[in-house]
Amino acid sequence: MADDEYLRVFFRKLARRDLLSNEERDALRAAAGAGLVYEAKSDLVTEGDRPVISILLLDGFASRYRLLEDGSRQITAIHVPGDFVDLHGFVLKEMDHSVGALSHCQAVAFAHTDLQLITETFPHLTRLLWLMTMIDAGIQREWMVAMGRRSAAEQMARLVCELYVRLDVAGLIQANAFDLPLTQVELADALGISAVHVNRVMQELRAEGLFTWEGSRVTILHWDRLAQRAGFDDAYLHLEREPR
Amino acid sequence: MADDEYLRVFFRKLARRDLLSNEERDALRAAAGAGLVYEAKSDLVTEGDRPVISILLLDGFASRYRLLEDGSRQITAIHVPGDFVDLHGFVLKEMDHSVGALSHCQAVAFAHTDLQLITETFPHLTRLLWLMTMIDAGIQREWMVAMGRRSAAEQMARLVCELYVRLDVAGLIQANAFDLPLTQVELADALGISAVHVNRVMQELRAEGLFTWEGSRVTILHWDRLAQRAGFDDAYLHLEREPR
DNA sequence: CGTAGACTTGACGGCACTCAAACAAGGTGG
DNA sequence: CCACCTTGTTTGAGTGCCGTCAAGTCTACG
Repeated sequence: MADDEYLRVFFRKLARRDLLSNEERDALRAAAGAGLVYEAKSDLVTEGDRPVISILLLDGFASRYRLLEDGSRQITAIHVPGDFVDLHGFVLKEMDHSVGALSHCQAVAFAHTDLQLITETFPHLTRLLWLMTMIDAGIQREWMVAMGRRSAAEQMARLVCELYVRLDVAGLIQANAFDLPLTQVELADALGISAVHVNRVMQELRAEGLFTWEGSRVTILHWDRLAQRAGFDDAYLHLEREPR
Repeated sequence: MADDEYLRVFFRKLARRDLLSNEERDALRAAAGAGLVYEAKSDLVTEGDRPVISILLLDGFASRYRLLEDGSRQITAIHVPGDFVDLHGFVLKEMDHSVGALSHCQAVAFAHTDLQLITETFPHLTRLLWLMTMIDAGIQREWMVAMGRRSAAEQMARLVCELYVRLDVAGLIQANAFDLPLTQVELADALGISAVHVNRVMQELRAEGLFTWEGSRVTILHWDRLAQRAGFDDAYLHLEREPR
């Protein structure tokens, strides 16, 4: 039906990596359950939960995070539309971290029983779902490399590059610009630095004129120079379409 | 055969998380291919490779790492016996990072064609393999949290705790002690700090008397206090045995 | 027009970095 | 059997990135 196309952004993401058959699309449509809406700052899933559904983000931004005893927070992933934000729960069973909405979010639920059915009926589709979680893991590795071995400025520029490419896959880039509803405090928690330092580094990057970030609108001015500044290479996003 | 039991440590790791049927064990035995041996400092897989096998580590230690343009290195994971060090390659196809031997290593190869057969024949076993990669991803998240929000001392203590538990699953703890063939330079690359600082922090922890680290032998003296010092909680290792 | 949230700025301190050299221990060859 | 080399660990000095604390500005909103 016309309505089915709310999965478009997800199909687009999968099809970017491999052929997605009509049967597989149908299986996903059949497994898609209730629509979900979350307001900014609310949790989609909370550490310790044992979810019976997995959530596919359709619109808005979400973060994967953990809170420490001293109240500090580390964001370990930022999710964009088309991301399956907690396929983890399907195999892990118990959540070892939380997923929160960075903005108003729309999502769709996939019951674990239906996902299990997919794993028992559609091996290739299962591998693609597995692939999605492995690409997420690759993104995490890249964040780690940046946290451990790059300067705060490079790290921040790198994040902008990454989100640009991922949002492009989701079809959310218009004229080299995209929405990114992240406060400097949230950015700090994602980069593993302090909010004050985020502010200073942001000014430094602004002065370099590679991109602008006004309100929640990011505009890339010089992609090549930005990517170079950030030491960014999109290989880890595995954008090649090939048999998996 | 008697020889089959070289997969024991892997079976042990899987069975710790869910029931592993005899059919599944047989399927894994059938898929296990050539034995592999690597000397310390050699690569099991190199960034950019398109492997046609995946490697299960049977003995020794390996690291997952990326090299940057300026020659610096970030280790993103440390693998112990029983870890499938590059199941990644099976779904990602092209490696976006390298895996190197930290010590002399023995491993066994699983052809991707055989793994593909498993995904098409053993859905439950497939979910378990997927689970192994998701636990690795959870470990990565925990490393990120430590890198971003903990002090170098906590981070180092945390790594010792994690390896203690993971090696225990592999059956490699004797009398609260285990081998850990990591130089301070390698430790530095894993923690995202400098080698000089590793040395100083190590002395600090030594003075606290929570564990000893002599040569490549680590001995835990006070587990509870060490875990507390490190802010360590093993929930993210998902050690509960339950239907997946 | 007052308040809340986000951003910005300044002062100051410390954790961690770099550079450089010394020390320890195992391995090798003459 | 002992210089000598290599690899790893340790130490010192000097520096700087980045953290904390604290206050001030700006904007949106009721």
